[in-house]
Amino acid sequence: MVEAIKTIGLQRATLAGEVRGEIERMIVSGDLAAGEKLNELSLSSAMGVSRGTVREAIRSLADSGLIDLIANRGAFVHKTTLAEARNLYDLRGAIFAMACAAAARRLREGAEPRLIAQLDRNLEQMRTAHDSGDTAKYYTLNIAFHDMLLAASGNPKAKVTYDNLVREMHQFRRRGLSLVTNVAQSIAEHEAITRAIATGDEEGARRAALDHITGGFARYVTLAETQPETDA
Amino acid sequence: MVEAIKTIGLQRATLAGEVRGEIERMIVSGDLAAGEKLNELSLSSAMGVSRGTVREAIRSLADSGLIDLIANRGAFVHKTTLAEARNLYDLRGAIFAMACAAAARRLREGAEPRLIAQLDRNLEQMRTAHDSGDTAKYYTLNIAFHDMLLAASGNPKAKVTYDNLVREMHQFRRRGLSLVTNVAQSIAEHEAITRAIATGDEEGARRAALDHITGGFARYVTLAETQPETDA
DNA sequence: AAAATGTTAAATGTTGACAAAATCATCAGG
DNA sequence: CCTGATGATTTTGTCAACATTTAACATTTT
Repeated sequence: MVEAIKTIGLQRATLAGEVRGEIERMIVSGDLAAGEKLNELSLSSAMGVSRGTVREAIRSLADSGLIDLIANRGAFVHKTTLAEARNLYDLRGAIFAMACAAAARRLREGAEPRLIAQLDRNLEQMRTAHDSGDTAKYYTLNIAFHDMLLAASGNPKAKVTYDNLVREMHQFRRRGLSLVTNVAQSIAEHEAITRAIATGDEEGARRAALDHITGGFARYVTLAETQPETDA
Repeated sequence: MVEAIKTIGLQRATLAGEVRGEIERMIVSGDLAAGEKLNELSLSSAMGVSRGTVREAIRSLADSGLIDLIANRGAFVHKTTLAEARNLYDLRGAIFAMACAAAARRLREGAEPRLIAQLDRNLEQMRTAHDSGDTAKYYTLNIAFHDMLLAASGNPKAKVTYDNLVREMHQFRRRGLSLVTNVAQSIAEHEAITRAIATGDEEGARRAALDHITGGFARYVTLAETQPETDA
């Protein structure tokens, strides 16, 4: 059982780190449902490690927002409400907009000479994926697009914070994913962001990025309301 | 020794929670210097708890950005560089701007009827503190002003994230604090933010808030460069 | 003398056991 | 049938001991 864990190999340094990665994966993938309780003993015996190690992994995961810790009661998979999701989107939009503005500034200062070429290449691949109806590919490219900009912002902390927020929205991700609403619209927005950055227009990039995120959420909510899911 | 800890009483639920709060306090106050190593055994004997409890406290603190964890080497107080501080300011500004825009929207929607009165009262007290040269009072009011807006945004997650960022800047805070650069300017910017929110102007509030934060950092850097400190 | 190697001390990683709290099942009383 | 007390069981909180890794020092070699 232990070997099985080792093969995953995300956080190889310590056992607790591996367990942390495994629990994280279980939550994001949905193996552990929202609201479900994390039993230290069950997890430890299932993974073949001691309870203390599982406990340490859970503690290190608590602050990420994926887990709620209640004293003397245990750890629970955080259940994200629609109101919270809206808040997460607002935050995510704010950070992404800041990153795009920073990327525009850095481009103007010559710090990211190959950025525009990379973004254009991503856009081209997106159009291809869209034309062939390859939603999985579009999904991957979409994440890559956002990651490139976060990286180009030169703000590692922003990327970590952004990734945490995105990870926390996994429940809605799993739902919204299947119903990719408007790929063409999304691509057009990506183009607007790219153009603003290419010209070094900080404010334009900020605005375009903000519109992209908040618009995306609005589109999702509209669809979620028309086709509600089983789990609240 | 244990009783002394209990009197602090921030996280009363569990021992590890108390220890966590105590360590956090030591870091922010500067009792534990930047870059310093956290020895589990020393801390546990000093606080009269077991090593495992200290270890759990450290782990739960690691993701907050205050502590760097290196496998098999230990925990170290994170040393924030000037470049990182700039990144933290950018992030903080983005979140604060988002919060102010959200506050303006919510005010327009009638969700925060008493907000403007509270902000105006804070501004009035600030002017008084400024006139009498009471910097300590100004500092408290300044934090309160920002907290009010984060609260009025209706986004608890934003407040948590914001507070984490602010806490991570404690090193620069201790320096910059003494040299409060331009209180009058700061008050004027607060007034601009308040006015924009009062009229329900989301974009104006966002812009004013952003200018306030980034401007504050620019002012600080200018001063920091002219009078460098002992610790890097 | 400087670099490489072997040895020892100290710190972290991990575990199992005990103590305290919460949950659950049972049952008396209304 | 419901309500609430009571004890058993489960689960979390805390601790002390063992295992492993790292860091420091002494020794050897060039």
